[in-house]
Order: sequence, then structure tokens, then C-alpha cells
Amino acid sequence: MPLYEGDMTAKPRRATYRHGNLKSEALKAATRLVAAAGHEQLSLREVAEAVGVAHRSLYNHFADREALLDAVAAEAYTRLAAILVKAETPQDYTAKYVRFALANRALYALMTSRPHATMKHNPPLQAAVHKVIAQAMRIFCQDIESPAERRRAVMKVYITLYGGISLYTAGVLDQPSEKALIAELSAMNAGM
Amino acid sequence: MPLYEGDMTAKPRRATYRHGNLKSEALKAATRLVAAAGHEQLSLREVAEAVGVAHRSLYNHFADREALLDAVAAEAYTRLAAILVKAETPQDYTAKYVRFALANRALYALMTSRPHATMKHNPPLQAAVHKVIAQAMRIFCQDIESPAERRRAVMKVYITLYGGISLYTAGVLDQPSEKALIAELSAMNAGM
DNA sequence: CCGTAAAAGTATCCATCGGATGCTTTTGAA
DNA sequence: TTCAAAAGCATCCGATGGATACTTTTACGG
Repeated sequence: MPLYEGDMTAKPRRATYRHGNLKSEALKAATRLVAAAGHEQLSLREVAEAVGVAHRSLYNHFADREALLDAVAAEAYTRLAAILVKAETPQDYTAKYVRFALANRALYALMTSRPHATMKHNPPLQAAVHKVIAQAMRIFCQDIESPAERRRAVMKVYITLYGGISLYTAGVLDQPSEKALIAELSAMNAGM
Repeated sequence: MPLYEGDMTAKPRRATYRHGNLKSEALKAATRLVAAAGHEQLSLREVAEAVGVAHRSLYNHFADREALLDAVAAEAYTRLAAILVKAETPQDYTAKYVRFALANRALYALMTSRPHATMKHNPPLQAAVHKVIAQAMRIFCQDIESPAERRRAVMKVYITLYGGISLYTAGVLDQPSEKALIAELSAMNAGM
């Protein structure tokens, strides 16, 4: 009672007691650290230190390191989906998708690194991914009826998007501009 | 002199004394372990144990863990190139490339995970990669003169190959057969 | 020949990591 | 008001990559 009385009303409702909101703050810190150094390098201990907590405390909110990374990825997918909702044309979708991936390379690498098998057991992550796919369906498959055919078309889009972004960020492509990459991938996706 | 006199003639020339050929045997063991559990899981200690040596001895032949993985990747690229030399048509190249990648998924993941920046400082690896690219040039760019245009065409091929294989092995594609994947990627590469 | 420097291998130590156990403190609700 | 569960903490563990310092073996130039 004596603690945390000050401006509690500022936040809708504090979910935790001592730290304020360890879960969401740890997520923010993890996202920042992943963006800075890549998800392979992320350690639970540096996340804990960043939010001023014992490293073992994170296990109260995340089952293990993978679960934390899954949560970071899910949040990122949700943000990407929010961007793609505003896309109008295939070119627009491609541009927004590529720009997000290149502006958040380490995060995009994390997102695409989540094993597909784990998604089936992680509803929040699966839902976030689905939101992104749904937007691709809306944009690229307007005149396709067969669900199987729609899915096939979307997958062809992702093959070029993922392949192109991967080769670009790997430095394999001879340094075209971001704009040139978008144009190239748009053209490849225009055929189908 | 008293040691290793038996059938030394069997091998061209023994490079090392005590273990026989630690470097090449460590490479073989590492390749096997990567294929079994993925390169992220590989530890120097299990490689050392597999060849019956102190883990620190590996540092006499490889600068660090990354150097060992680079060597494994280089050897795999060389094997892939040897297969691709026999390809005759774009469809044939695509089929051979995809079959190798799917038959050696963990190894292929390792090969494509080597940072492009490190290749510039690793001549053997770079040379092995170049052999693979050279075969793609031969097959896909027969009637293209401009070097820049040739490279661009090859990169478009790799965008679909890498993207398609990645999504396939990730389980994102709805379980098409290997044959169906080859057909799909061949069709996507046929346009250009 | 031979003796010495370098190559190859070993033992041991270290910091860091993910994770497990067990404990204390705070909370919220019966 | 009590009490069980949630949240946090201190501590321990095994495994890992890597560093230092040592011994053994080889090969080569006098």
C-alpha cells in the first residue's frame, strides 16, 4: 500500500508489483539489444541487467531464452502487419515489406529464424505471422478463388522477398540501392 | 623414424605426426556433426572428442570455431560445385542444386550462413563459392555478354533458389514434394 | 649426424552462458 | 487477517570458447 501510490493512475493498470512492468520492459530491452547485436548474441543476463533485475527473474515471465525471442519476434510481426495494412498495390506491399526488413535487419533475421514447428505451439506468434500473410493475400490474390492457389501465389511472393532481402543483407548483391532492390523484387513478383 | 613407417606409402604425404591427420579428420567429424545437429550446436569439444584429442589441439589447425565452420562450408561448396559441373540445362542445374540442399540441409544452412564479409578474408572459401557461381553463369547466362548483366541474372536465379529452399526447409510451403519444388523453382527461373 | 626451433598436442584456468533449486518478499483475495 | 501464489533474488551447476603455459615430436640446416 505505501509503495506505488504516486502516479499509478498514469498507467492503465500495473500488472506487476515490484518492477512496474518487467515483462514489457524486458521485451523492449531485448528488442533493442537484438537490433543492436543480433539475436544469436542476445543473452538473458544482459537483458536482465538492462532492466535492473536478477537474470533469473526473467524466467517468471518467459519459459526460456527461446520464448523471449519468440515474444520479440511476435511483437515485430505485429508492427510489420500494422504497416502492411496500409499497402494498396503489390508494388506498395513490396516496398513497405522491404523497407521494414532493411530498416530492422537484425529483427527481420530473428523473425525469419523462428522454426516453423515452434509457431504451431506459440499462438501469439502464429497469429502475428498470420496477420502479415493475410495482407499479402489481400494484395496479391484479389482475383484468385482457390485457397490452395492463393496460398501458392503468396508463397511465390515470399520466395522472392525473402531470397532477395537475404542476399541483399548478406552483401551478395552488388550493392544496389534499397530503391533498386524494391524495383527488382517488384518486377519479379509482377509476373505472378 | 621408428613410428609411422608401416604403410606410409599408402598416403601421398602425412602432414602431421602424432594423430596422422588431425586437420582433415577434424573436418570430417565436424561435417558429420553439423549434418546431424546443425552448425549452431556444434562445439569444438565434441569435435575434439570425436577424433580423440584435447579440445585445445584443434586451435593448432583452426584459428577459432568460426574458422572450422568456414572450412566445413568450403569443403561442402567444393562438393556442390563438382556436382554442378555436370549440369547441362537450367532445369538440370536447379534440380541438382535443390537436391544437394535438401539432402544436406544442415550443411546448406551452414554454407549460406557464412557472412559475406568473412569470405573476402577467406580465399579457400571464396574460391569454392566462386566455383558454384561460375557454373550458374555457364548454364544461365550463355547469351548474355555484359558482365554486370550476367551477374544480375545469376543473382535473380539465386534469389529464387535460396528463397524457395529456405521456405521449403522451414516447413512454410505446404509440403510439396522435392520434385514439385524443383518444378516450381525451375518455372520461376525460366522467365529469366 | 645432430641439435635446435617450430609444429603438434596437453593440462589447466577463466569468464560467460542458460538453466535449476531453494529462499524471501509482496500481493491480492478469501 | 491470513495465506497461497506471484515475483524476485542469491547461489550453484555443467558446458562452452578461448588463453596461457607446458611437454613432446618432427624436420631441417649446420
